[in-house]
Order: sequence, then structure tokens, then C-alpha cells
Amino acid sequence: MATFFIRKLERFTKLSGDEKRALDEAVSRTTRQLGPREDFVQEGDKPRHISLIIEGWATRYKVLEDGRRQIIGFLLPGDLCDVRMFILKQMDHSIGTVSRAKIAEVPADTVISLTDTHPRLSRALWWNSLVEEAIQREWIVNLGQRDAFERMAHLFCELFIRLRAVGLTNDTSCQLPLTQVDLGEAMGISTVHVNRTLMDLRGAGLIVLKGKTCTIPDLDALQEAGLFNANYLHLDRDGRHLDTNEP
Amino acid sequence: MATFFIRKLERFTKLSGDEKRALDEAVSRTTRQLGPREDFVQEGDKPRHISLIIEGWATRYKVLEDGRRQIIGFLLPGDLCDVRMFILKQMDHSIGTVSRAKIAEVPADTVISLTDTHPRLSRALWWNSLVEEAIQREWIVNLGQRDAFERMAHLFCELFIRLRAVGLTNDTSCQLPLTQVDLGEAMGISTVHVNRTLMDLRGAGLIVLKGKTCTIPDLDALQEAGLFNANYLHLDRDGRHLDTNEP
DNA sequence: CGCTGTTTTGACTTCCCTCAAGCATGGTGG
DNA sequence: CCACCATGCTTGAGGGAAGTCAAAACAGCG
Repeated sequence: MATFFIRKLERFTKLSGDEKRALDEAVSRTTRQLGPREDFVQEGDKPRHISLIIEGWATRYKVLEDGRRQIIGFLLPGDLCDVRMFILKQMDHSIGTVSRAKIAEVPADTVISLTDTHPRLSRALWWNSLVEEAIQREWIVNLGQRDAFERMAHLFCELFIRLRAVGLTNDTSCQLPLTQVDLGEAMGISTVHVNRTLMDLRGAGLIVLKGKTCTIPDLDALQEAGLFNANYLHLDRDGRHLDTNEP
Repeated sequence: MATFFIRKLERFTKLSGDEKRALDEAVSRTTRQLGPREDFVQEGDKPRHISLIIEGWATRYKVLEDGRRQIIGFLLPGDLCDVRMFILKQMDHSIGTVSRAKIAEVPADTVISLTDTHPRLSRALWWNSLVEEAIQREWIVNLGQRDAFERMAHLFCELFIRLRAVGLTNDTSCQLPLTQVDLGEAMGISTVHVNRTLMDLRGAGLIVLKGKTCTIPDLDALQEAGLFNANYLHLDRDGRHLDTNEP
């Protein structure tokens, strides 16, 4: 159940069998199956529980009064929404699925008691939110400084590498359930321009899109095109010194 | 010493005299006076301590390989840099002053023992980082969806309201130590276009800039122009129920 | 097989960028 | 006290990246 989540946390520090079981149990208690394009957190809501993406993709987004919509981040399997958000009165953004998705809804108390009894887990969750913040910062750089071509290349790098970190790629390809409208709303460019930019990326041999499958023949080249530097994802086991010595 | 910081945290929950004294003491231990345009955190560094802005302004920023620079956020008096960053191996961005500034450098241990002994403080710091994240999200929306005019209006609203929250405005005006280059790097537009956009804002009577002083004659109008909604700053004392009952 | 949602393409417009030069400031030293 | 320079602001002209509108081609699915 919590496989992807655990895999991700272990990019920071190895967890004990106990910790993994505790996580898995907490996550398996309440799960929900959602259809595509279904919101499960609404701006204005009082945050109730902490959601974990078990399978499928979701987006965080905000909508302006006049209807313009900006995607703020993609939530992939293993991603957690709003670990500490529950101390706020209301959500300042919404979260909705892209594809069909399965999510776990963990009550705040469970998370608190989990981190109280397992300090290493607590650190791993800290790390997790630090990485989320770093991703948001990188999006700001992406939107502010890169042109459409670089921006798109950068996004594909981020998504591919994040998926790879939880084992959802095979060699050079991954599933990509996004439409060009989604891509436009994430990158702050019009749908038409998304299309032309994708053409350019394909023309340059940097990506191959066939149906919902995305292939990246040469990740290094794509990274270069997007001025992408994976540092900000902090995937190099910064919490190594905390590793459990159990197998 | 920690006046602005305390004022900010009390936008979430009232603190006890003890808590305030503890904060003030922690912050007064090591302070540093910095000149303008001086970096005090460098990308790639191992994060050592937690910095608090006591006076002056600073920016978080990232620089691309080819020199393009994006400001990711402004740090105002009372703002804290990287409460939990110390669990990471290296910083993924830099922080530098804008004007002359005074900062406190608090060791990680001090913060940990502080939050261990004062749970309310711990909540207040959570809230603080949640607000920081919310600001980053709003920047993504700003860069992705708003045009230069709206974008600039939105930024001025954010800065004014954040300054007001710590008591650094008088009525309709505040100090603004930023150059047009800074504004451009923050908003992802060229310096020339910053200038023209400021002209437009002035022409519309929305802002008045004289030297380093910024006056906003009609904040409501500016908010409307920037499609600004202050919700995301969570300044309405969400932690009211935790308030100390001391005076 | 037709419907709906997505992708592709073309023509035209607009916003913002670059380059380049001309002005204000204000601080420093002769 | 004024000349000087540095830094930041302002303005103009022309170009390019991305937006809008609109229609056609192409899925995928009941």
C-alpha cells in the first residue's frame, strides 16, 4: 500500500521493518478510489486529514477570480499532501486528480503519534516537505527565467526523475497521463504554444510521445536543454547517518 | 531583538512571556551586521544555523548556469530562513541582503530545544513555514498567470501586507529598498519592462514611489488590479485556540 | 460508427525583450 | 563647493516569443 511512499522516504534514510509496517498500517486504514479529474481537496476547506497518493496522478492548483488556472505542482504516487496543513483554518489551494487515482486519508492524530514514536520517520517527513518546497522554488525559477522550450524540458526532467525515484519508469520511458492543457496550465503558456513546443522537443529528438507513454532517449541531453540540475531534489540520501542497521 | 519575529508569530497565536523571553534570548546570542548586497547563505553550502532577519531586507535566489537570476522570495524583518533546512547536505539556493541588514544566527540545537520545551512555539513555527510555502505557491501563480501589470500590483500588495503584519508601515506607506533590477529578477521580466510597468501603475494612481518610500493610496484598488487575495498569508490567527491566557 | 475531448495547423496580434542612448541622483574627492 | 563618476531610472525603436481565434484532423470510447 505504502510501497512508493516508503521507497521515496528511503531516498533519505533507510527505515526499520517496524517503521515500514507502521506506515503501511496507517495508510491502509482508509483509502479512496477516485475517478479522473476529481477534486479531493478544495480551496477554502478546513484541512481534515493528510492524503497520500497511492496510485495515479494529481495536481495542486489555484484558480483566479476570472478563471485563469495555474497548476502549482504534480502529485505522483508516493507523494503526500499537506503533512502539517491541518493547523490552518482553510486550504489556500485545491487538489484534484488527473487520471483515476487511489489515495489514503490519514488522520492528523495518526501522523502525530507515528512521528512521536518513530523519530527517524519524523526526520524523513521533514526531508519530504523540504524537497516539496525545493520543487516549488524550482518552479518559480522555471516560470520566471526559462523560455517555453527550456521550461518544458525541465518539467519532463523533473517528472521523469521523480518517477524513477519511486520505481515508476522502465529504462527510458514512463507513463504520462497529462493533456497539453495540463502542461500549459503548469508551465504558464497557452495550449497552442505547448503543442508547438512539444513539436520542437520532438524535432530535437529530446522526447518521444506516443499515447500516454513518454520516452526520453537521452536524459542528459534533455537536462542540458532544460538547464536542469537535480540537486534540488535532494535524492542522494542526505539522512544516511540515520539509517537503520536492520536489513 | 526578536520584536518583529514575535509580532509575526502572534499573528498565529499569542505567546507567553516565558516563550517570548526564550525566543529573544536565543536570538540575541549571535547577531551579525551585514552590508548591502552581501550573501550570507550560498548554494552548495552545508546549512549550519537558522538565520533570522532582525532588520533590513534579503532575497532568496537561484542563478542558472548561464547567469540568469531569479529571486524566489523576499525576506523581511522577522522572517526566518530555513528552520529545518539543516537536515539537508547542501543548500539548493542562496540568500543575500538587499539593504544593510542585521541577522541572528541560531544554532539548530537551540531551535530544537526551544520547540521541545515550548509546544506552542513549535506550532507557531509550523505555521510560519506553512505560510512561507503558501507564498511560494502564490509566486508560481503570479509568474504563470498574471501579466506584468497585475504581477507587479500583486507583489506590492504582498510586501505591503507582510510589512504591515509586523508593524513596518505607517498608514499607507512603507520603505522599499529594492531596485528595478531586483523587481525584474523577482517578477521574471526585464528591467526595462519593470520601469514601464511601474509607470503604468503610477499612471493609474495605484502606487507612488519617491526615493525608497512606497505609498499605496488605495490598497483595495491595488489588490483588485493584482487579483490579490490575502487568504494565502493566513494572518487571521488560525491558532487562536492555542493562545496563552497570560496577558 | 458517431460523439466528445484532444491534438495539430495557420494567420494575425500583442506583450515583452534587446539594444542603445539620455537623464537623474547622490556620494567622493579635489 | 562644485566636478566627477557610479548607480539607478527613463525613453525610443525594432524584433521575437508567445498569445488569440478559428478550424481541421485525429484519437478513444460507449
